[in-house]
Amino acid sequence: MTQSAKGALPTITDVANHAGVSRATTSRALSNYGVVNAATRARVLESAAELGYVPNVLARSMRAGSTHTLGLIIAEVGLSVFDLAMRSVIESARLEDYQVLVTNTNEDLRAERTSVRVMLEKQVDGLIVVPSSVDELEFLSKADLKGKPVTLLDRSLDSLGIASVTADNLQGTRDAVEHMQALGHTKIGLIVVTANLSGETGERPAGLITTIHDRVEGYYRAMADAGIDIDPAWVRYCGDADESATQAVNTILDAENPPTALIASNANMSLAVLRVAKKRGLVIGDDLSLVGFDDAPWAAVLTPALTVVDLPIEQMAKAAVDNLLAQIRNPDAEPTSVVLPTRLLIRDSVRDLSTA
Amino acid sequence: MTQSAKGALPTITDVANHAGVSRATTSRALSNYGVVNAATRARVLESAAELGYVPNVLARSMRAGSTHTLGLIIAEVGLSVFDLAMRSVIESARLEDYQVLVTNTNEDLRAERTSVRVMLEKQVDGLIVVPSSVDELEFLSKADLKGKPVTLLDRSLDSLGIASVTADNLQGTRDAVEHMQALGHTKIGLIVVTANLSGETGERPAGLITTIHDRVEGYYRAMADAGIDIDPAWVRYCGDADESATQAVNTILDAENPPTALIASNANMSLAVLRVAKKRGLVIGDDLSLVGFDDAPWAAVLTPALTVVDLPIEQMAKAAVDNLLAQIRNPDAEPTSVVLPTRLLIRDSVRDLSTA
DNA sequence: AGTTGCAATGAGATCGATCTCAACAATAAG
DNA sequence: CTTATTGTTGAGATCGATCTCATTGCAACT
Repeated sequence: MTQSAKGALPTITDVANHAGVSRATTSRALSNYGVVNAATRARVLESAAELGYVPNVLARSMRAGSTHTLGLIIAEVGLSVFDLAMRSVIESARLEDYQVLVTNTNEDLRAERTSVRVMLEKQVDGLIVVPSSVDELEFLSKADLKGKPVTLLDRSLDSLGIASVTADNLQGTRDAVEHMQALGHTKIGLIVVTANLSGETGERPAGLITTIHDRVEGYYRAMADAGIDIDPAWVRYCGDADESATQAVNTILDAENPPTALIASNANMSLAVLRVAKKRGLVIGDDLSLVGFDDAPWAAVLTPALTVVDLPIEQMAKAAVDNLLAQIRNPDAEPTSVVLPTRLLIRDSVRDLSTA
Repeated sequence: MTQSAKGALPTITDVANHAGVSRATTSRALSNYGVVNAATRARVLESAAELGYVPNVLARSMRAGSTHTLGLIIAEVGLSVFDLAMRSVIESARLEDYQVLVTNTNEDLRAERTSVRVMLEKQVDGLIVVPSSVDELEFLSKADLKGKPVTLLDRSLDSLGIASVTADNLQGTRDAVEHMQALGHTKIGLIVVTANLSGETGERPAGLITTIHDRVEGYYRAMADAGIDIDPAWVRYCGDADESATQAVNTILDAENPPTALIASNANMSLAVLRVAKKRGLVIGDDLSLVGFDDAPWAAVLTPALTVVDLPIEQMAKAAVDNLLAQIRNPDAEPTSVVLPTRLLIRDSVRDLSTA
């Protein structure tokens, strides 16, 4: 039999036999490495084409010790930012000739762990991770990763010396607060999302992921810098379930001295504010001002169009891929952290109180 | 040296040496296949744990001829439906213990081709594809796929005998039209998106992807069944660029006898209608009625909330994975086509003309 | 004691490609 | 005519795990 079992893909041995040369020569001809007689090469290429030969990259990878595959683990899910991040990472990797093995784990820490393990077993060359929490990340330590490089996306974790790409959320919230202040607002509220919180609370929970932590921190600092005393009732923390968020917004609006403007710490929180406002008959940009995070495709279409702090997701994803590839190509280099600027997109959801 | 080169992952040979048994026995102990003495197994497991052994699935796959990896190729991009589809496929696969290698190709046919090739080279066990076009799909033929099974998602292609999972778009549009008619509308327009069209036109282009084709077809049939003569000016075809869509909506609204209600053939078209309406000062659900496709997270939050034909994306994705796995597990079975029902989510964007 | 049966293990082939090294032929140089 | 050089090729090892098959040791039975 010229070719192995029926239905099986032709191997390099089949091509070699068909062309009447050895496997070694065939390999040289196909991979364009080493010297091969021009006529021989032509014959081999012809045989390969005729048999419909498709190289088995698994075998090559095993020999080479590299798979040209990256692992992408996204813990949080259901937000357009992360969908976009996922796509952008895949696209950026493709342009560098890397494929991406993707897992999303919906904030299940155990799934996150096993995902890392599965990816290591599949011999990815490196990992891009958006973890659900900053605690208990020891499974991303050097030892547990068997030396494979990681880059965190939209999260940082300086303590472990892990590379990361984030946006400047601190400045982002600052911009939002200052924009509101410039339009005459002083009573500015903040609604903060945080995983694994079922209800809502005014207490700042420990272990906020860095992204959210920085947004909260930026708020407090900007308010302090402006000399505004924050009424504790203006700030609420809630889980990411719709009801939890809705309730938090209600609590804020029911306060004795409610804020005139709200900052929503992510797109889901913006939606929650919009939902509550709609239900209460409050007109955004008039009765209640709002600045959101993440420029989702619908933000500009709302009436009024939503002012948002936009994150450069695509650039972040590309930076993460570049960062990871840099680590892969130069394993001895120190992991680096990249922080990209956010951009305040001013639209119509913050009312100008100064002219009123 | 007990262990191979520094930095390299320990192999089964390392574990075998450490435990003082052969590779064969180690393999048996670790994979729980075949008989091994209980004490020996314990010793092997202990050694594996001590060395931090992570199996090299590449090697196993090469031997087994199966990688437990599916390929997902999504041509269209930038719509929340496909983001959700991507996530759902990954999630469904994970529950079946399969990983997913993802590519998105942004409607570039060449990229689509090379993606298929790359996935075959990486020895995926099967492919789920959302192609950008129904023409020129010969690269998805049995021969070109080397016998690997495929399932099309949100597209069908009965001519080639390829398995597929789609939604009942025909009935979906029908439901939309009938809903509008029930509320007194007869002048119903349709705005259709189609790839690689730069401007907009009233002519029905050839080679519409099945999804869109069925939506158009459903519209014509429902109108015919209701005995309504369609003014050609009510139907416009456009590309998926924002300007192209915007222009198409404008053309429809500028018609001599403009429709009172519009059906948008996908979420981007809905956004286009909303944009134009906003610019013209038309209030949706009052001056102009609208039904969209795909229940994006923002649809319900709009004022008025958008009535949409909802596709069961998550079920479709799961069905696609199931369908593909069925083909993988039973290669001789005939490829099947699955059609899932859509659901009309009635909200407030269609005005009731009958009471006016 | 001799034979059979069974449990436990190891030696070696195998998957498909790559890479090292040696072999060989043809040509050039001495 | 011999030796060195260059160009071209093939044999065989290798990557890491699995699987087949043969071997060993020990207990049980006649």
